Amino acid sequence: MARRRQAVTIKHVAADAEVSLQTVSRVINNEPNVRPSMKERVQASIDKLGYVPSIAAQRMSGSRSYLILAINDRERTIADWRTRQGTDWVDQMLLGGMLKCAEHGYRMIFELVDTHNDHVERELGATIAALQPDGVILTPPHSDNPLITAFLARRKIPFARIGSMTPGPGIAMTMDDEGSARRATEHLIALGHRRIGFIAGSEEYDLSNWRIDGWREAMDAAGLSHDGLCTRGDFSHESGVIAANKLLDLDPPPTAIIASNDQMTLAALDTANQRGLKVPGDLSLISFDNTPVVRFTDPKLTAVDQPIAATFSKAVELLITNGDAAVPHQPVVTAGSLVERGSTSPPRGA
Amino acid sequence: MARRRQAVTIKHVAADAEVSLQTVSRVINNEPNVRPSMKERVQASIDKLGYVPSIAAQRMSGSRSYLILAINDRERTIADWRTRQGTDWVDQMLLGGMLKCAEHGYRMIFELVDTHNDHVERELGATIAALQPDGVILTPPHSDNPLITAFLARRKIPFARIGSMTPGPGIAMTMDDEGSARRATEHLIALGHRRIGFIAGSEEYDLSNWRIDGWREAMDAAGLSHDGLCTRGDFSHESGVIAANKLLDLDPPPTAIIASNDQMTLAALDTANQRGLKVPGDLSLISFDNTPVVRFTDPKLTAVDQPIAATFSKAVELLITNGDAAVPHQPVVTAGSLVERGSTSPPRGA
DNA sequence: TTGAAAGCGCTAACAT
DNA sequence: ATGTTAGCGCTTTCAA
Repeated sequence: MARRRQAVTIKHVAADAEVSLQTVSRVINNEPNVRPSMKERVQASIDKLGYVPSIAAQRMSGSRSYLILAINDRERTIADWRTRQGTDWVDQMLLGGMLKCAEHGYRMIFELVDTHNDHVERELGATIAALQPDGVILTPPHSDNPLITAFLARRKIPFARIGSMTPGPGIAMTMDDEGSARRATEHLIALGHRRIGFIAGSEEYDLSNWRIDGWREAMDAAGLSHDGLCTRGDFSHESGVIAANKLLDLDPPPTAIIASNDQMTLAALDTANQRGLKVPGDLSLISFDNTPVVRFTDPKLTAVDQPIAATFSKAVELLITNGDAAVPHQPVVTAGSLVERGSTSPPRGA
Repeated sequence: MARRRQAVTIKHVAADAEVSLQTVSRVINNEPNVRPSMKERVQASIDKLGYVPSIAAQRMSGSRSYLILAINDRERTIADWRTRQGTDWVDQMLLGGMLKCAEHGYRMIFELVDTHNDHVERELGATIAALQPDGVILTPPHSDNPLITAFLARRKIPFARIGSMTPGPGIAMTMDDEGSARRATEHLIALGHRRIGFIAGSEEYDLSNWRIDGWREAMDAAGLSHDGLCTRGDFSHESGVIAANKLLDLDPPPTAIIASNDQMTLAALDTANQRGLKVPGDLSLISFDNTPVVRFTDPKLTAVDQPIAATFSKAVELLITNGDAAVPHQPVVTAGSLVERGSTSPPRGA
């Protein structure tokens, strides 16, 4: 491996502009105490030579690394990739996060970390030590892992916790799961549904319970019973089939079901079809996530769209600009929206 | 922004183990000339202190950066993300690339570059200067952009060109587009089809033409005419509709169509449905890419699976290990496979 | 407003 | 087999 050096360094620029290294550094970093004429001269040399500072060198001398690290759950992410279920969480994360980073001259780098590991701290510590990011974005289920949050707090690394409302260090951010579930439920109630089932997600994720809360609130507000109408899955298709069967075995069965992600909703759709139930005629369905596949089913699914890109964009923004300012103490919420498609209609006879 | 330093450095380890920096460095890098007992002692201190070398510092002192840079087309990638068509190219790339990188203690960084920009060189140069990657992976349409390949060659940065067969610097890698198209065509011929239409992709991608070649070879080998049976789209749904209509207006129309990606195949499916044609009864369809959505259509699409993850995995492997060894001069090919689903059957009356 | 000097954490090159 | 020295490219002191 050939020893590789920077093609054009700050020294070349300094020599070309006939100034000191320090002056060039000041121009690069937009620091005060540089006369406009000087600044112009240096900038001209920079442009002429096509100089770009080395992140490594910048980092070495104690400044920022211009790196934002996004952490996802290893097991889950790899499983999603392997099975190709069409989950585009990572893509939406990149869309929001990378582009916002780029706007600020930052880079987003993305790592998989195993939460169910006793060595999370060590694993994360290694990544942090190697990369020295200026900020970290945690996603569920890491967002509420005390091992991780405490570690980052101790190291004084700014971080955002996506899908977390817990007070504590770091910026808590949510997509208003409770509100989305409430609005989805209200939508069904407005269509005339009285018995609305809910398939919750895995307890490992706090947002699973927030969604139940939203559904329950809407049911309560409308004076509807929710006895036995909530059942729990684990976000897998398989668990969705079990949950849907359980709900449809009820007497009377629900006329509508909200499921906490697309896989489980697709499972409910399959189950309904197998039982000879027409969607939406006999059963209305609302999904969570709005991944691409929900537009390719028959009927297309009405779904809660999660503002993943917007949330990551906001997270990056806060991490980068909040160096000085105070961290918001209330959770930062970016609300989702309900996308109406073909899987919802008034119930039979309404 | 607080001045952040490495928590535990090579110095701490050296002090703890009571050896010189250099010895620690040797242990880290698995270099020779360290007695096993010494190595053990140092390793114990490393583990005890939880030391992890800083990439920035390693890079600074002239060694590797342990970074592999993957480049995708900015416009296309962002459009895919925004429209949420279900393309999981990026995910599969990450699956293959990141995991293989991790195996070797490397990291994959992923950037968007605008090919249609006169300043590609500058844009890429900036990224390279900032990151100093040990290797670069190019994807279409960058893989054959002479501005880019020449730049990397000049800078002596090892790189792989995915979807390229052109001789020249860098490692050419393909997914055997020609063979896949040939096999897909042969499959249809074996089913009894004689008139098989082909919807090609944009000319900007060399692989579009390789796929045409494969189709044509199979048609020729079976003694079938391909006059007028090949039309070109640009990978968009819209262009697929136009192309499908053009083919189905033929007299006699084809009994089967192969389209060069999933979007165009879905367009062909829509078009067939609109014309009252049953798939696969009246028209068989084979798709390229095998993204998640093809399993959610009715019928599910028979598709050519592109070994994206495997190809990136291989690319990373070659880039990391080929520091010394010679770069393969033949294109490295990883063949795709045909996944049979419900959109293919013998033609009516066969 | 500008410049000079010191050092960040690590490795290559050169001792020993 | 181990240690010492001199940077890598940049920013942070501190001085002028």
